[in-house]
Amino acid sequence: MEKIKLVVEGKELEVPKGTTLGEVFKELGIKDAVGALLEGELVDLQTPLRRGGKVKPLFRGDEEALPIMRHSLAHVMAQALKELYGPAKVRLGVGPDTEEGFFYDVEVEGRTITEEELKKIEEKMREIVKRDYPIVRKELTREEAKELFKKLGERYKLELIDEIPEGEPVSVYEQGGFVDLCKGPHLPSTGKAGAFKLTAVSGAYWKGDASGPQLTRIYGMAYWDEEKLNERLKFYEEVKRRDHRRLGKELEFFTIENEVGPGLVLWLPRGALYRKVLEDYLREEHLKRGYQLAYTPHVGRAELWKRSGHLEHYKENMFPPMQLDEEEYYVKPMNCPFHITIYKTRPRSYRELPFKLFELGTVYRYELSGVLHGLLRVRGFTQDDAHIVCTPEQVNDVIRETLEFALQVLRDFGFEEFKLYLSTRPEDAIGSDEQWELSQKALEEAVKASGYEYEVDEGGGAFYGPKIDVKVKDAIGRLWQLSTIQFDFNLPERFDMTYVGPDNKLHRPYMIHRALLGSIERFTGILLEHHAGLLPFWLSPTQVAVLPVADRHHDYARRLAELLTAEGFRAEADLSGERLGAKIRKAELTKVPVVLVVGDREQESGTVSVRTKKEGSLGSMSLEELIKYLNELQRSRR
RNA sequence: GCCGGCGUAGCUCAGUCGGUAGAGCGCGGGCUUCGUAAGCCUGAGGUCGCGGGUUCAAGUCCCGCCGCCGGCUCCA
Repeated sequence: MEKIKLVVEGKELEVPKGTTLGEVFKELGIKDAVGALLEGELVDLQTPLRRGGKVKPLFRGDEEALPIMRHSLAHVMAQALKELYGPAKVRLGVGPDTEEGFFYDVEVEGRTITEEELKKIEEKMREIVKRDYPIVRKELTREEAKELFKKLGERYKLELIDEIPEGEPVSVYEQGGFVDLCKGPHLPSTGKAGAFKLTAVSGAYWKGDASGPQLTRIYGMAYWDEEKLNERLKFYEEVKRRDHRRLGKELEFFTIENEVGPGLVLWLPRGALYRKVLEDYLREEHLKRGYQLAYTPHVGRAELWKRSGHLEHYKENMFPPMQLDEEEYYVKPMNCPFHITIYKTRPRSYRELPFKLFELGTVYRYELSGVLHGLLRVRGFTQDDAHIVCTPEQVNDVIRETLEFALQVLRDFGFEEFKLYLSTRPEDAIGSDEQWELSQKALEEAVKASGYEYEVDEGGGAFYGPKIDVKVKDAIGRLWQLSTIQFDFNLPERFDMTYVGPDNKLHRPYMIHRALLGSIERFTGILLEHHAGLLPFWLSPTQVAVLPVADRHHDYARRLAELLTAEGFRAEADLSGERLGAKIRKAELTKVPVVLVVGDREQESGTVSVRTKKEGSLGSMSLEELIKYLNELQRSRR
């Protein structure tokens, strides 16, 4: 009998090949293990060992064992469904563990599962957990397995069996009479499961194929203990609380109306004021860095989009054409062809490179109706778009400067944590080796110089060039992709872009697309969620609310608001007849960062009583102190 | 686009078994002049998403469409 060597908790031992870890642990007196890491790979206790190595037993509560437990819960759920709806009526698809729990794709004959039923299913699951069925692994031959699942009417499982590579064992796990095709790993018994909750149902295509059958996906969340589960559930409540669609309504920032069209955003006055501040800032920052501004139309001739290649590669994302004077026109999905046309209005010398053109360009893209989502996924949006045309020699500096610019802008909006992604040459790429090498090197150097964590997505670039993506981490730990810096070797060719070099000859320039915030709409959604609606002082539509205590203080309040407006702040006096408490409540709910209360005391002494949304009451200040304080808030962008 | 859920006043929502539409907030008017998160009274406001059907009668039941929400798929 072949032997294999194991090292368990420092102890070395030899066992016959095919022994299970369950047997090994029993021998060693290791109790209550739910799984193990064998050379770093997650394994269960019931699978015969085929190789030796270092073994780390895992117990309930171990982070590393979560996938085992979640996967087993998926089986428990499948069993619960079979018990509830009848074994012959329930056909199983796949049921893996996920980041937070598990799901199972199922088909229940003659009915659809609704959210209301989740409780019932959950109860049945708890029952099965309580019954503490041992989970037994069996290896079958392909034929045996096929016969078994044919008998069970599990046609999806039959398909899966066919996909198991030759030479790999076909295994099933059985618990309390319920058998499922599965390669594991699984808990020793159902009773070892942790805390869980079924959270949602949705449709999911079998094998992700939209033309194939659609199954019902039932989601569950699972952690070892109730506390952690509740913490995660709370997190989702927090996500809900920060939902920009709710905040956007409350703060009167934007609306999306059926009558106007799905995915088309109307900016309300308060949102428009915020957006004006943001746009002014962007234009300023671009001008400071040598960008030039442009405005381009919303539509262009089909000819243009043909030349750019959009009609060839991007048509399904474009609004359908419109006919005008015998010509077809398309609404623009991107700004590049216009910017390139601007570049080409006259011959360009190497002396004016890098040529950097910036536009807050509004583009329209056809998005499937099902993916539209508040401001985060829309059909019409404004990009903070720029195209940089430069010589090969300038590529390094340009990229480094652009990445620094992007990060500085994101920091100004209150983001502090970034993760960079470098995507390199894919299989079917255009462009020369030289172009790819030069570009990728520039991107990599810039990413390294930034000092932030980065990942390389080998082969993940577009066919026309490599890129850097910047993701930000928001206040509750979610990652959002914002900035993109993308080389394009395609359009300079298609549009025959050139510049005259020092040698008096024509050369092909490098071109880079880049957006810092991406889309103003999407960015606003993310920003609102990041700050939970409480925008930094410099971005708030109303920065200061002046609240008179009684009617006799109205004049003083009005004069104060005028004074602050003259100082460049966005200030409003609340002259409604409400009581102070109600006015404060209103200011709080609309998330005005600074509130000034003025009554007899303040009016007499020419002061204000300051209350901020973030820090509460700051006591009274003279007007000089107040303006100094506000200027500091403005300057620090806090 | 697909699956499931949902659509009632500006907003959040209630509306039983099919019997003719309601609350709170907000908005208008009046009173109150008030010191750090809701003062009191009063009024206006609805083609119950749209269209069709069943019925003596439809917010309620059925069908189609539109939109929203959660996913799936898509995102050169």
